[in-house]
Amino acid sequence: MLSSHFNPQELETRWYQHWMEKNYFHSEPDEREPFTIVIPPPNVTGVLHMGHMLNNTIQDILIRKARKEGKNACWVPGTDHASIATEAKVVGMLREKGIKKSDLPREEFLNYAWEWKEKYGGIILDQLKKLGCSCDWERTAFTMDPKLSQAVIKVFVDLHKKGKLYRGLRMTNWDPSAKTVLSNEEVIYKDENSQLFHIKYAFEDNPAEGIVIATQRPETIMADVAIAVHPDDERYKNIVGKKVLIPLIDRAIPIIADSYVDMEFGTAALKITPAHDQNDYEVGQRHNLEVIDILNADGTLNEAAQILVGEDRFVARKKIKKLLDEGGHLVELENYVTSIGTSERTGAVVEPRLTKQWFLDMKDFAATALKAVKEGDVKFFPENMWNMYYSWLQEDNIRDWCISRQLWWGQRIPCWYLKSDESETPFVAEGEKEALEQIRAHFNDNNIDLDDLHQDEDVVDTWFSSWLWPITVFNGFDDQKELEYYYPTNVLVTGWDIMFFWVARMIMAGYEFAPELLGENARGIQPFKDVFFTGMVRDNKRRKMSKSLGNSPDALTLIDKYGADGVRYGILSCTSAGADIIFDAPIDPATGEVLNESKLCEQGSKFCNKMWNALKLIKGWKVEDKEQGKVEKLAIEWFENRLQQVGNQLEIYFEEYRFSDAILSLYKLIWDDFCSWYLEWIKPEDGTISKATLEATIGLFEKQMSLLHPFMPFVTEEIWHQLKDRAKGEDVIVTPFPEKKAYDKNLVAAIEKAQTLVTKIRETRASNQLSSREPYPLYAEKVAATEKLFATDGMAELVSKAANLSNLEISEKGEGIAFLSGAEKYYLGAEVEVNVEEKKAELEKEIEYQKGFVNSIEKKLSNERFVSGAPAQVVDRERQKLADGQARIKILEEELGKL
RNA sequence: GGGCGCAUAGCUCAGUUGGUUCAGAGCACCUGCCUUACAAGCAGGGGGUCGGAGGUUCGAAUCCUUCUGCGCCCACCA
Repeated sequence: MLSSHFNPQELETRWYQHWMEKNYFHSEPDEREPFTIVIPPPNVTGVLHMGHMLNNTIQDILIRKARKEGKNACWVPGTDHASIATEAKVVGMLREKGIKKSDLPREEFLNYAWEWKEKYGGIILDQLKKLGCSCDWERTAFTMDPKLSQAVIKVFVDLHKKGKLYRGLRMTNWDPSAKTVLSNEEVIYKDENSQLFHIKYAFEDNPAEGIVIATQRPETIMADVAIAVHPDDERYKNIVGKKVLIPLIDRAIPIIADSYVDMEFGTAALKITPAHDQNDYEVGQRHNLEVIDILNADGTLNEAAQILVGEDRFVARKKIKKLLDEGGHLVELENYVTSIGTSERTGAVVEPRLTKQWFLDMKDFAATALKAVKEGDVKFFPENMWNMYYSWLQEDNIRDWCISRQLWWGQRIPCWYLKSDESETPFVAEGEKEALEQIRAHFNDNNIDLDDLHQDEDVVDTWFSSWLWPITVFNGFDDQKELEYYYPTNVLVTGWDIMFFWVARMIMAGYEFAPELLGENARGIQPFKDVFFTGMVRDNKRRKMSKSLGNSPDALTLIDKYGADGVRYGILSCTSAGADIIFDAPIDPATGEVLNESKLCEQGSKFCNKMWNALKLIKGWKVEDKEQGKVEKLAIEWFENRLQQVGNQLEIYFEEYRFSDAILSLYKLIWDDFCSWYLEWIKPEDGTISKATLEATIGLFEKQMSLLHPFMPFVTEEIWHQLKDRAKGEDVIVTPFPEKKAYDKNLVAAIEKAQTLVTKIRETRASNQLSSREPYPLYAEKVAATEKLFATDGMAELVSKAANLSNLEISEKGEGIAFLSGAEKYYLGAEVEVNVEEKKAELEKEIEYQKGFVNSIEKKLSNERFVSGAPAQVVDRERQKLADGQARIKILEEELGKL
């Protein structure tokens, strides 16, 4: 006995377990064609959010489809160690315990971090299981697994050997919260309301006079080493070379001339602070100026500042404002909107800082990555993502990748230095022993010991390990057997926001290492053939859904409420490639909190319920030894063809990654065509049905479940099994799709015509307040189109059943309520009181409209350039439309005449 | 400052080389139905001069120009 409502929770667990037991998700290389996807590894500390739901649902659809097509489908799951984010969390956790990171040795800190990872690391993967993701869990990888880390080290050494990695002192982006350097891509610029401080610096030799500069950062004046003006600036020409005193600390600095200064901006005089600004640093280099760094790693002022020592930079700004004002140095305050760099991970305002870091030379990499997409070896969906890609990678824009991070959680840089070597000559090697050899050889001293060396304290950027992901998950750097089979992967599904962080860099790594690893055995060297970029999931106010904004519904609560299939449906139906996704999750106006509700997911769960009820209907029928009726025969034939049509269309949607169109077409097929039309047609009065019809219906239902399975795996598997007894292993997850073949367009069109007629009859009933339960006769006017329609065996019965007719007759004339379906006239044989005036007005209005319609077509057809210029097909269509229109007018006028 | 994209029904969006059923879908709304699978449902309905203006064409939501309003990416101007 089936429950009255579809109940997803229990069966989702049951089916997932069943699939796992059958090992359907696991893949081993064999003779079949592989279909590979590597998951964009979520942060190990992360929890499932709407963005994950979206791209993992899509990946699951693709992988399930491939599996059903008989390919060797392999979806590799895993997580990313996310150094900054994870380290920040562990530091926070320790702080709560009263432990400072700086008090811990590296080893001990890492033990805590691993403990943390073991405890929370698997959460997001378990959540993916709830969503139904059919990942090969035996292959679950982690970017800090020993083999993956080993590969990072190898790659580091290799790139160093090739001369693509170098260490240097550069102006870098410093995150004072995480206390590490960041790559350019990790800096997010935001507009902020700020103030421009106009500050007067007095001349050393004439303290009464001075020069006014403009700055946003008054707290850095103690690090000033010069004032710069434009060499052509007449206002300042005669004071270049003079010295001025820095306010408050009275250190003398020169006025210099440099064409970098913009004569139009501010006061056209610029303070030069090489330690705390990229441009100032460059100016300083040109003029051989000193670098005075007044900031500590955590953003507080150091001794060099002389005043406000120990204060945070933003506190210092407030305080120095007061000091400058009191000292009479502050001339003006101007409101100003400025773009300010913040850390992608911690949100802290990034500080330009001069540090020694490791960089990867990007020139060749960028060119290769650009070419791969340009030449179509890697295809982007949607195509226009190329623009963004290009703008970042083009030669004069790309900058070297800063890959070192001042963190502990991650792969430690395989570089050793001789402790006594003040110039810090780096020795890059896979291990300390190899490094020792190099160092002994270099310094020509065999007495040097391991104790005399020290390893670089830093780790590499997380992305320097994840850029190898499509290779390392198959242990490609150790043993190429699996790589040969699975690489290149078929498609990457990810958000465009990590195009630079990850997508571009994976392409670079693929082209750099796959040829070396695979040689002639490579089926391709690109890491993936297609990239499907999903949009960002936003709320109904178009804000990006994020944990910090609190505007994202809780993924698991949604799954609890609507079922995994319902949520999958909901998220898919608002997905279009590349475009942002407005996921409507209403917000409680009273509390401002997001309600874990979604209309679209609700629609998805109702859809499940609908299918469930169709199942109940079919299962309630008893087979009786009786002949199959005409209606059933025709309905079955029609639905087979209609199903074929949708199946073919689905194939096109898949090729173009149009998931919302795909699921909507299945929704309509099942709800409208199958439930509303087909089942109503074959539904018996007495609950008994012929064997042939029941079997055909089950077969049709099966096929629909098969087509829908990749999108909504649980409900389809359940119904598939409820429909009939299955042999062991006969699960829809591994059942091939229905065969693709041509369908009968004429039959589909004919039924559509019949459906239009049925709707017209219902409409006529409704507008005349006639009960839908009362059978009435229908008279069809004898015209060619009508005769043709009803020549199909069973068509009259089909229409009669759907429209509840007592009789359907084609005759020269009929009586009752006249109406039009297409250009054909029908009469519904019912007596109604007719309001003549109303009816007249209605007809006149309709005639007028039809005449306008006919006029416009006549005009078109009398235009010779149209008749000669347009394709014959189009002209024929217009002629048909004209004839239909004229026929309609004739009928309407006859009706009018009768009144 | 450079570049990309979007604007179609109250809302979210389709509309694939200009031409059938080109002005559509879902939700929302209105009307009538507790018809034995489903009220988480059934049957029907109203609603848009396709952002504005010009142009190309026999024909424009679709191509071009321009304006307006949004969104995004990139870029070292205090």
